[in-house]
Amino acid sequence: MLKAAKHRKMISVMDSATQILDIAERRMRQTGYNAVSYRDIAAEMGIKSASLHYHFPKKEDLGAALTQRYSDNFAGALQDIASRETTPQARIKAFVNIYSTELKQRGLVCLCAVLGAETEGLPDRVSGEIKTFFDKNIDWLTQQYDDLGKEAPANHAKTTLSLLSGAMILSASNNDTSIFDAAADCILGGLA
Amino acid sequence: MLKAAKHRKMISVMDSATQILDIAERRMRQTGYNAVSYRDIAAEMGIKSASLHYHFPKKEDLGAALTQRYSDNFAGALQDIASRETTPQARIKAFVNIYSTELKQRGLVCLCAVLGAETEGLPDRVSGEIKTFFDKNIDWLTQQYDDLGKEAPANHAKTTLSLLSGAMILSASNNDTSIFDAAADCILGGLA
DNA sequence: GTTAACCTATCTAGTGATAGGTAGGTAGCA
DNA sequence: TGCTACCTACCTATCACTAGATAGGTTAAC
Repeated sequence: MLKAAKHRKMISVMDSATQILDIAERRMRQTGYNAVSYRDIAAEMGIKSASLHYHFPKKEDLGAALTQRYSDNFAGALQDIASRETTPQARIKAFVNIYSTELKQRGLVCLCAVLGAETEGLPDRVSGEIKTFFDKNIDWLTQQYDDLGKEAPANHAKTTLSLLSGAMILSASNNDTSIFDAAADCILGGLA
Repeated sequence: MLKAAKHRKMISVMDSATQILDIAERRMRQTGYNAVSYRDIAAEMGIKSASLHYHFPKKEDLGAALTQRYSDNFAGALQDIASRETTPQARIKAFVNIYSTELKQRGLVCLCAVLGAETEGLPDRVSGEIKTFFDKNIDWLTQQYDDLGKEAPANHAKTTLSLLSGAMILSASNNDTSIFDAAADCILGGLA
């Protein structure tokens, strides 16, 4: 191997574990947990499925790492929003915008919304992470609706997250983003 | 076999195809399409998995029959509501109540909401049925919101269906019906 | 009324494909 | 030398699915 190629590999080729997580995440967000196989992921990467087990010994490990990473990234995004935006209105708008961008630019539904639909068929560690994700989001939104002076802010939070999750699923399923737009308008309209 | 037993069998023992559909429906609403196997269904029925193929040659056939039956039953329920209830408010309330009863009394999420989350991994005939289900529901709700004199009734319909679907998934996933209740209150509150 | 033909719903016993997972080896790097 | 990240080669379990047989019921011809 040439030195330049080596160098390129060292600094710019994505870490395998990250690449596995990226592929698994995209596929699971399209088809759910059980439709994704080690073989498919490995084929897309150009390696053997046995090699995946070096990084994630069991599928459960992959699922747990995936949902944890997703949840952590999301929590980071919420922190960013909170430090960037000063009003609860702007924060909620930015929250909606995360989902909107994912759906419209990447065609992807929220990982936890998809996996949440098949919760009872998932390993406990995975379904546990999903619950945590929902809880964290509801807590964050509750804070925003509280700052906004809404009565029963937790109910607003639950409704907002449910609406966004459902709208992503229906939009993706019907290949019709107007469903998501209607939901987003409803949420943003309620801030006025 | 005694005549009485024969008679009982003829009139009261459930048809196998129906029983298969019932079991498959319940399981798919809990775990999604791909997590349900012919072996599991057959085991629950006390017969061999090969026998299922007599009734539904391919899993795709079972999936299509299932979603079609679900969609037809739902359409029937919507007709019942329309003939029983005279105001759009009462009709929407009855609509919400269908989902509420399923979730709280049977612990089940809407079949199409669950399968909608894994659309891209489903046979085309199945995903097609799901789209049809969502379309029919949105049309029916649009009519109600139109009768109610709402502006952009289709947007209200899309929002209502998204919210209910998402709320069922989050409620089931987090084992917390307060999420669904918040969603239902939001919809019913908007009718005032 | 008997018999032959057919239908229904299940069985046994398999198929090939694929699932997740393992054991042991190896090339390249620190 | 030990570690990383992969490989080959395999395993067992399970998947959807099929072929062929069978027991029992129904229909219809004689």
